[in-house]
Amino acid sequence: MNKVEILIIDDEPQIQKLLKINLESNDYSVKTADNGKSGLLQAANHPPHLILLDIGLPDESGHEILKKLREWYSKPIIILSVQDNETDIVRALDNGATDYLSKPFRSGELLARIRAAIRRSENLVNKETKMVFDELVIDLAKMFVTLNDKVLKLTSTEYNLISLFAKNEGRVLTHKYILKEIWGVGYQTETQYLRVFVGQIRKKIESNPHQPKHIITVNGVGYRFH
Amino acid sequence: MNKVEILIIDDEPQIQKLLKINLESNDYSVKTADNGKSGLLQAANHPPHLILLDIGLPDESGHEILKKLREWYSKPIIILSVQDNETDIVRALDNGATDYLSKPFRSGELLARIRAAIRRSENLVNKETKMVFDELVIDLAKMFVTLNDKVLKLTSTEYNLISLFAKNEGRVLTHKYILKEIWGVGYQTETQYLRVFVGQIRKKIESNPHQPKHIITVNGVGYRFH
DNA sequence: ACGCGGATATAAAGATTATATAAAGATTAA
DNA sequence: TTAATCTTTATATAATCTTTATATCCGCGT
Repeated sequence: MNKVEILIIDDEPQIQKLLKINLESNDYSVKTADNGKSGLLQAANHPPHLILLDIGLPDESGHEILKKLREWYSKPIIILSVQDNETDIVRALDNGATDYLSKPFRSGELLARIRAAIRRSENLVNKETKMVFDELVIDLAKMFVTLNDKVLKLTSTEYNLISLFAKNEGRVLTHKYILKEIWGVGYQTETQYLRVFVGQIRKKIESNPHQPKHIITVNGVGYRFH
Repeated sequence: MNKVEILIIDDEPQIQKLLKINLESNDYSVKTADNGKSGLLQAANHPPHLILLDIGLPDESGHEILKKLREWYSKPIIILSVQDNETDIVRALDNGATDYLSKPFRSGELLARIRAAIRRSENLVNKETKMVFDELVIDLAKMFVTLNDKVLKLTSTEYNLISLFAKNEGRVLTHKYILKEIWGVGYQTETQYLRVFVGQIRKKIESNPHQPKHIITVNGVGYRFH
């Protein structure tokens, strides 16, 4: 179960408890810290997906903690505060706070702002989609193929073909299936296309195209990729 | 030169004017729209860096416009509203709003929230503000480009294009995607624009435009930047 | 092991489509 | 208005796809 983890840094036990119950009933996993110092420590030891930070203390500590967190922590930090003065809000936001809510806040709004912050921070994640086949690496997201770290120049049809193979590693793909996937339903009998293109790709990716390691022909049936 | 562009969609002329003055004096370039329909149109024709959307109307139109925008627009949308009821806030945030301010809002806070939203949306793609590609340096924060330490004179479209490329280094960007990002949703088939502008940029940044090192064409698909 | 037929591989020419570039016309901002 | 920029149009060039021709391979029966 991969719940979203939230760390609450707040020195008021009641609010902490209230928040915890509220968040947990909305299927978040919640950790708490009673003061800034232990909050920093907990965040460092086990970085949560989002931090709720109480900054409403009269001293400077809340803002300091925000700054310290932002030195390395890039996920959302939502500030909760009893203060509703503009200076405070501006300061927190400019110090890298993701959002700022003044107490008493409405729990529905807080939850919505948490959802919004997490939604946005998930977009940040650049998913690696690298597939490695020995010296051959296919990056589906960046849409390119490298052979021994050198970028290969492939036409779009060649690329479509090799990524179809890559996505079906080890599986035998019939001529008919490949033709349907790459060229469309009307081309299912144009086996010669396939031969030409497989030949092209082999010239580019195989060290010895006559004894291919990656694209294996399965006689009378189709091809298999390794 | 290359200011951050904000589109205000608001039907109250006074507020519109007030916001415009306020934002412009903070060095933003401001466009306005009097109603949702023309706002959508303007956003599509020339996507701004951020949208301020008044959603406080009693009818549903504000929320509808937010939804329509979010079908393709991924940069920040901050909601301004006379409504301060929770349902409205939650609804807007869950529909993809970046932030929500209730009127009357404090201008300092609004500005801080705008700064925060823009900061985050830039982080979305890349944290670095200064990007170095050999002799070519692109400073996203300062919005300028240097070639061998000499500042390049780029039009704003050229700058938008090159910074889009820079933010997606190594990744193939399709014609359609680039056109959508730079010109807006209505331009996704105007591939020739792209050819002209890529040509212009190459003349400025490539030592040999006929054998480009930075902007590589991926035939039939789009371009890749290095 | 040999030869046969069908399947596969390779090369290269022809056809098609995509791209680069210049330059004219239209639009926009100062 | 002028100057800069954007949009269109036209055309040469380049890349890719399709087709044809021919060579090679593979499995099978003898």
